[in-house]
Amino acid sequence: MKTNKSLLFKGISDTELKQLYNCLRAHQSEFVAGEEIYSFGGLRSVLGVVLQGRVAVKKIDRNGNVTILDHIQKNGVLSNAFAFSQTDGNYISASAVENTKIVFFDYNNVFKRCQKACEFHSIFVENLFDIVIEKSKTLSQRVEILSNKTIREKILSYLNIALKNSINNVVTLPMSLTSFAEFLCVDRSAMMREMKKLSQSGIIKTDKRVITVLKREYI
Amino acid sequence: MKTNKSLLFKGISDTELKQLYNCLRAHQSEFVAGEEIYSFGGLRSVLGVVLQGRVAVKKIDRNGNVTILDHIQKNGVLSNAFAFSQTDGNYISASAVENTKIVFFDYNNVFKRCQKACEFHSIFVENLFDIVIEKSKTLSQRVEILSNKTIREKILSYLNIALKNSINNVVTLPMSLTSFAEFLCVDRSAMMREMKKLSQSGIIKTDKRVITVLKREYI
DNA sequence: ACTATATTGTTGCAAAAACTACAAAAGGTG
DNA sequence: CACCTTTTGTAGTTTTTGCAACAATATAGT
Repeated sequence: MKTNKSLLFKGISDTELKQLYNCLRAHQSEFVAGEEIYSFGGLRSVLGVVLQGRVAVKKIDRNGNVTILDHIQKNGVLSNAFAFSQTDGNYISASAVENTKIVFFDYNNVFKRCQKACEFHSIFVENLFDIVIEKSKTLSQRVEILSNKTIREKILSYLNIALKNSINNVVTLPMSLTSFAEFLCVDRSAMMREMKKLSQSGIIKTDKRVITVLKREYI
Repeated sequence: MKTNKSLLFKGISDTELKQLYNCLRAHQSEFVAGEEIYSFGGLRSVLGVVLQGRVAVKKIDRNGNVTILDHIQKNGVLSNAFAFSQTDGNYISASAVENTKIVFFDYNNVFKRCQKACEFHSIFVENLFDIVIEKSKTLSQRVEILSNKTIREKILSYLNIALKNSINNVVTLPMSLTSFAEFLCVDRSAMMREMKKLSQSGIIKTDKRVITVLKREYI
């Protein structure tokens, strides 16, 4: 199994990894772009980690409106343990954005120490813990962005978070403007209008999905 | 130390707990209602678990508008590892809603196995893991609620989640209607108006903070 | 290179929400 | 009980947003 190492396996050698996969009853699946992650909705207590590619969790309502609930990158966690609840009128789908590799394990096996009491098992648990904490962090930021009442504030909140660990004042959106609107849970045209206003006020400068923040004190 | 046991210490005896507190360098703090959790914003890599009481994480913007970002109940986790980011214009505050006990530990000590290699240490890690997973779940639900564009949909989404594990069709809000509006990140008066409409349509029936869902197929 | 498809950019209009303000009811406290 | 504070309930007005529709680019596939 060749793959550039996931954070999940940091500090675990390839030999150990093979053993670990065995004692955790892990299985790896591959999905082509657009394919739905069937294992996600179905089974209980499944924990999946994206090794390669990207997964989008979307909500499609009665009227066909799409909202992006989550964007799971490499090393991201996928689990019905903290999944979105399917409502009657809405359909929630997890699907591969590009070709994606996911490793699934049964949540119950993660903490059961195997007979050999392999020491890398605890390293694995720590890594998994880090990933879940990271997921919480991302979700918290998402809530913070969505908690704003106006589109303008949502955009600025996003930019603010994106600039947190950045030296320059340039944010390149990791998605299309269409997807960005879905991510902010707002209408695309209304968002475009708001970005135009921000540009006209001289607070930002936009070129497609590259946003330069000119007046950082405003965000 | 007398306290009704937190999920965090499930399967760990009181004697073991004392030992664990020691090897994790844990310290417990108490806060009176309204008091701010000073340890929260300050230190790095702190992990806190609410043993008793409740904590509200609020965002106060330039104009003094309050939005509830998070509501941490008993067993909930408090951590700057996945905290909300403080923006220039906004002030983020974690404060005790009622008298609250919190146990803090250094995140770095959690995974370091103590010399005695106490077995309950791994039980503790598993418990902590469950709590963090639970937090992710709550945050995901929050995102799902906030992802709705209209107030009406936000309310219905909330009710839907609240009714998931319920036998009857009654939801009693665990907070005032004022706080509920802050939780949904909408204007209170607009929310009241929307609830009135829902009542008039015969979809729900309200009496203060007790909401009875009459037509479950609508939510 | 051509064609189909997705993305970006823009507008008018209708709908929804925020803001403001006020009154009534409920709850807590000395 | 009387007072103060919070919560609940309501309405008018303004602002923001969503919706629909369309044109102009850009991108990908054959």
